[in-house]
Amino acid sequence: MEEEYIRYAKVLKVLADSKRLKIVAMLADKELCACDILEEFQITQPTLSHDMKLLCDIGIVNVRKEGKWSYYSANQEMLSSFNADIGKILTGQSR
Amino acid sequence: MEEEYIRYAKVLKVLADSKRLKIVAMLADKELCACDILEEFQITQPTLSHDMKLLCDIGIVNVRKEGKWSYYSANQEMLSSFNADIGKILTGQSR
DNA sequence: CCATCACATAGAAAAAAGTCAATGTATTTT
DNA sequence: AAAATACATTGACTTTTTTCTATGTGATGG
Repeated sequence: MEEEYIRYAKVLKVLADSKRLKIVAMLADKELCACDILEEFQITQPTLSHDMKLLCDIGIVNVRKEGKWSYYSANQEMLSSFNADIGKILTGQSR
Repeated sequence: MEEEYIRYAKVLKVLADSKRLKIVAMLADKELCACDILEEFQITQPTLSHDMKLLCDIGIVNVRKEGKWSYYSANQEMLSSFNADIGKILTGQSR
């Protein structure tokens, strides 16, 4: 389907950034608040906030607000299903 | 490794476009010349040429020149190894 | 040869993405 | 209650990406 490629491309576009990719890896095994993530990068807080929004918007990262903190975690189901889908395209099993 | 994320992000950036993604899928099972690919899209020839260069530069597509034609094919090994690598990151098996 | 075909390259314009300083909003701490 | 903390939002600026027109190059066909 044509629409599929557009949908996948949108997710890939968000993942196509070294720090966002690293963030996904960081969240793979544990939940982290924004301030923890921020420490790992040489970026300002608004930049991270923007990046986290992108990751959440495409559904591969979840947020949980607690007090003044935002805890982020990986959406495992989304990530593995996306991984499977993209794998089919790349290895020629999409048909 | 930090460099890994940069490398993967570069590949993802090239794949993060619906038409390039579709092109990879089209090349998965057969070799095609540029003119064949062009017919499938509403883009000009220079645009396709540019896209094919991006795909070749990151090594996931190969070119074979024959007379005035350029035949493109998927670099299966590259694609599957990249797919494996990115899969580890997305599903939290990168460590 | 001369025209045509397949493709690449150059340069320009427009759109999108990345990043920051400034500021706003809750919440928590003191 | 005042100050501080954690994060989001806004608006501006810069950089990157996308796509085009125009043109170049080499191979092919009449």
